[in-house]
Amino acid sequence: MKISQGVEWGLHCATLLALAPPDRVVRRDRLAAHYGLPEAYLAKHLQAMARAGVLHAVPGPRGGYRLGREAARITVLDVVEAVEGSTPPFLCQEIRQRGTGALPPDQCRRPCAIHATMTAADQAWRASLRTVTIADLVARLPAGVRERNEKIVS
Amino acid sequence: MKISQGVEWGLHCATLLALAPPDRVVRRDRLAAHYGLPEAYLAKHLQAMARAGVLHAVPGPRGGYRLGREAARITVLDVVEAVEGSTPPFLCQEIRQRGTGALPPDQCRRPCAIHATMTAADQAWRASLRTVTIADLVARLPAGVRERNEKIVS
DNA sequence: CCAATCGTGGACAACAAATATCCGCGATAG
DNA sequence: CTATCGCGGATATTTGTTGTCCACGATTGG
Repeated sequence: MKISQGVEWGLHCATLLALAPPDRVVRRDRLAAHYGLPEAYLAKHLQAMARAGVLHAVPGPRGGYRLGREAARITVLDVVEAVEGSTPPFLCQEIRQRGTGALPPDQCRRPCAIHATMTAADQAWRASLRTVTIADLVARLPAGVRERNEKIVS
Repeated sequence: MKISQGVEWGLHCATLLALAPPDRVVRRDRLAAHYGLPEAYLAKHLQAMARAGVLHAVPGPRGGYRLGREAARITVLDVVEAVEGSTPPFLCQEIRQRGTGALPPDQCRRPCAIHATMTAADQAWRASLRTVTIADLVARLPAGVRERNEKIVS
């Protein structure tokens, strides 16, 4: 089980964009250079975030990205789901219905206890990520770092 | 982000083994056939669980597997970590220290807020999985299924 | 209107991880 | 001593992640 690095990239970029003035956009190559990331691949994640409404993309000369809504209304979970997709990490294969011990389908109306347990854990994980917003991430930046990055994106 | 199917296999097998009389072992091919799983690959996961102490393996004729300790003292998290390993799902790449916006190492003593958020969510996930034991999974089996499987492994 | 800029999205390649199989080894019961 | 059964290393196969490239559309400024 592994979380793609695109999540980290997306969260750092969103945090940086949150420091820009409201209508200011930041070019993709700026974002990539700022964190030393491959621009073409970062583009994929930024596009996914834009499709999810987390970011807003502006085409044409003077184009770039800005946040899709206020930083306080974008949760970390929003970014994670935008980048990773929202398919649940545990996919029940229903092996209780296979093999020599297979159960008849009518005994399998409810999800098995294993499935339920994994789902509950996943919901706990998501709930935890939902409690933190991009605004919170900004607030937790060291003051010096915040000022410095603010200057860069303005 | 995806949880390997070996976790599901391991949990179902552990639940089945919990139904066997205390000193009874179940052969690997029985477990595989019961759930319709590829025996050679299932073996990998069972071995990992045995190494972690979740299962106990008995070699030789009349050999097989039994639980490594009482079902009430094996949590779902134990099985998940035995099968998946315990490397955290989020690996911080410290991109704040790379690129044109790189921060000096002395500004990066503490993990960044993103790292902390992902770690907290991971701990919530683990805590949730720790609240459920193999004994709980057995208790949640429909009565008919429990009796039937008990007969099979005794 | 034209040309340069910039994001979009599809195709594609390289690489890593999960999935799956096989076989020789050691342990052990009978 | 031999047949059984788990162990673990070597090795394919498939899938997913990571990363690149390019033709396209939108937009700005001359």
